Amino acid sequence: MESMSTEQRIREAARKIFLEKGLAGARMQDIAREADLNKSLLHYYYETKENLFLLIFEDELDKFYSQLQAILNGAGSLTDKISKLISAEMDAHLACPKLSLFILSELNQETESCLAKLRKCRLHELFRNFKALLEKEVELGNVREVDAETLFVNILSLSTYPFIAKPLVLEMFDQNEQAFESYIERHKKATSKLLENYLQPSHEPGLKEDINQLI
Amino acid sequence: MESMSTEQRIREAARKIFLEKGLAGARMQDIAREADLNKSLLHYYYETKENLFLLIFEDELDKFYSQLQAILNGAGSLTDKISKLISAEMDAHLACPKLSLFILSELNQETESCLAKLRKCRLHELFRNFKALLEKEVELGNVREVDAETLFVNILSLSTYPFIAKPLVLEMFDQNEQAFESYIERHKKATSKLLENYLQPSHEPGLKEDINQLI
DNA sequence: ATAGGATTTAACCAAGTGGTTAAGCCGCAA
DNA sequence: TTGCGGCTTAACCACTTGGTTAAATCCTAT
Repeated sequence: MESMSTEQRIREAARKIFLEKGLAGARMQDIAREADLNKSLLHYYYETKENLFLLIFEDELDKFYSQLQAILNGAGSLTDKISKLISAEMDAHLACPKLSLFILSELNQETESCLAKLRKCRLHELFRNFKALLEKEVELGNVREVDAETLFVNILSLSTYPFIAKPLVLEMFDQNEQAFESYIERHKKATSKLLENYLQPSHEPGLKEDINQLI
Repeated sequence: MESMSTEQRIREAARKIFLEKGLAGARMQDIAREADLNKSLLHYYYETKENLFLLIFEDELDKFYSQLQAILNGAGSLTDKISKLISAEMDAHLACPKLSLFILSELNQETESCLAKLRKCRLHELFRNFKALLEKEVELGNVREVDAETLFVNILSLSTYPFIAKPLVLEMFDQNEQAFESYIERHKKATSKLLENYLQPSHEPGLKEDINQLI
């Protein structure tokens, strides 16, 4: 903690407070207290609240989507990549459960500055990559023909929602922090299987085996 | 508009503003303007901001989860109910896309007052109903053996996330309002199929038909 | 006509907010 | 030792916010 530069300490503190309370709910005073320094120094380094916020927002947005990008551009089959995506996303969320809700909440305010940061992520390209990958696999017959848009959103849904809805999940299943983590582990496996199952071309592989057994 | 009682007008206005900006971001002045009356009258009817907010919050929470309850307690097979759940939830979200994000954002603040309202929804019972239903169908062999917790959360995920992430979806697929709605229609069908597929007991039904064709 | 509740106006308050300023302290390098 | 940049302190400012008050007006049922 004390080893960090002041700039870094401020950013960490701001990150924590903004993720907890959002832009509107966060107080500069809280950030100063969290970073264990005073308001004056905050403004000395990062002039305004908006300024500091946009820095954090862009950072988190980037961190999150560049991870997706990396996995999609990496090696492996489509189904491998999807499993990896889910696993990586859920691990990221386990480490920082408030991340997604933070990003989506602020995006929902539809302030031009946030939307601009979003555009810089080139999600459009990211999805185009995914779609190309999917279509290739469909052509090869490795994967059933499915709607790329829906599939991609569903991958994000399944790996993101449990964290966005964490208080709800805790209440619904009467869980504590520990039970939640073990739930997430189950969820990870079940979700991979759900999508794998969905992508299986017809039921032929299973069918052939069963027929062999019958004969 | 003008036909509504003042109380009602205030509640509608408050609902709109709170859903847009959340508790921290909403201003009493904005609510007054939206309801086309003055701040004094706001406080005359609903003493404090917190007060008004909790009323709205409870209302929306209730409306949303009582709908789920009704479908689960209604007639039909499990798979029917799941399709109905998805369809109903997504229709509700189409009519009011900010609802889920609003509820989840405020729950995430973990203020005791919001959590208390959540507890009143008896989600625990709602889930118990669902689990009992599922287990009965599994016993009858109509449905594959799956984890109830995961399935339930996934149903919520798939029908909720596209709206929570609407700005992201719009950006990713380069859509406008109209394209989004048509996307949602596709999403609705694909999601129903995804879950139906997942719940199918092994691949036996399909298998039998295919074997009949082979013989 | 009039009494009583609904509504408006406008002034006001205290607390909190983001942000500024300036004087001074501290540690370190020249 | 001196000087300088990082840092603190504390006072301060303008503005916003939730909330109050009191007088004035409007509407309507009796």
